[in-house]
Amino acid sequence: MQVFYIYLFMNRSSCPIASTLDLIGDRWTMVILRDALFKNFTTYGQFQSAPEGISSNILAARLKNLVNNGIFVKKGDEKNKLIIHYTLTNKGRSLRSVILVVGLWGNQNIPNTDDIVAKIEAAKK
Amino acid sequence: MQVFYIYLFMNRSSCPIASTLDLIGDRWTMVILRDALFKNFTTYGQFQSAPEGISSNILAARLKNLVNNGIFVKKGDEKNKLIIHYTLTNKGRSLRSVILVVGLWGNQNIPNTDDIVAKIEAAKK
DNA sequence: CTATTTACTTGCATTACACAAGTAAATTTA
DNA sequence: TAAATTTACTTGTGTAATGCAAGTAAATAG
Repeated sequence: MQVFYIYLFMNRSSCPIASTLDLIGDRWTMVILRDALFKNFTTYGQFQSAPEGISSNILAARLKNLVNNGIFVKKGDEKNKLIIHYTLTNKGRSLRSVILVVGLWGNQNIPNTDDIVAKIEAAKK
Repeated sequence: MQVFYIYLFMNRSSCPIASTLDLIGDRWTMVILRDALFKNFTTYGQFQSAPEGISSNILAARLKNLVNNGIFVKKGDEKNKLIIHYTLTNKGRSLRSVILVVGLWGNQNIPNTDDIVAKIEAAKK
């Protein structure tokens, strides 16, 4: 007997806000996206090095999810076969505006947070 | 012996994105904020009537959290003492831009979601 | 004065997450 | 070329968050 698996993404409702949160609204996904979008991180090791300290099983699960939902694509490194690059798709890159306003709100409303605009500029170099 | 309780909000890091998500980045908070911001909901019963179906204990916990963090203020109804209004503070209203981009992203990237701009216009009337 | 409404709380099952350790394959080092 | 290290994970176990159903207390409506 052959068994097939279907990846099923179920939204809570037809609301675009709730549906987006079903995709990225957990404790870690947007932190991973921050690193991909603003720090140009691509590897498992890089994502794990974030100061927030995501645990390895959760990171693996989130990356799998983001690949399944077309935010990342998995690519092997050209030189080193051990290294896998999680690179953003166009859909993934379109999340930049979302993560950015979240950061700007934090800057203006949560004391002692790092200046996000300065950090982005620094990361470009 | 007298016991004091201190409400302690601990950020994962000094990152404004991660810190904002510590505050509103769970499964339900932004859904509640959507209803407060775009549907002008204020009462427990209204929030519970959302199509996503938040359970009552979670709703109570989230509302308490949002009050503790200065997003809502609790006010008794003038006429009916049973009714409590959770009204947005200035800080709470400033989250409008955040929830809005989340919704716009959903509109553009998740199929079969309701048009958020149309919904907002409809709610104004 | 009984029924209903409103804003919750309580108890228990399930799911998600945290923490520590382990694994396999590729690569670097001695 | 054998041993150590790197990289991307997985596995196991405990704890915390969430989901679901039911219950409660005070105020109001009929």
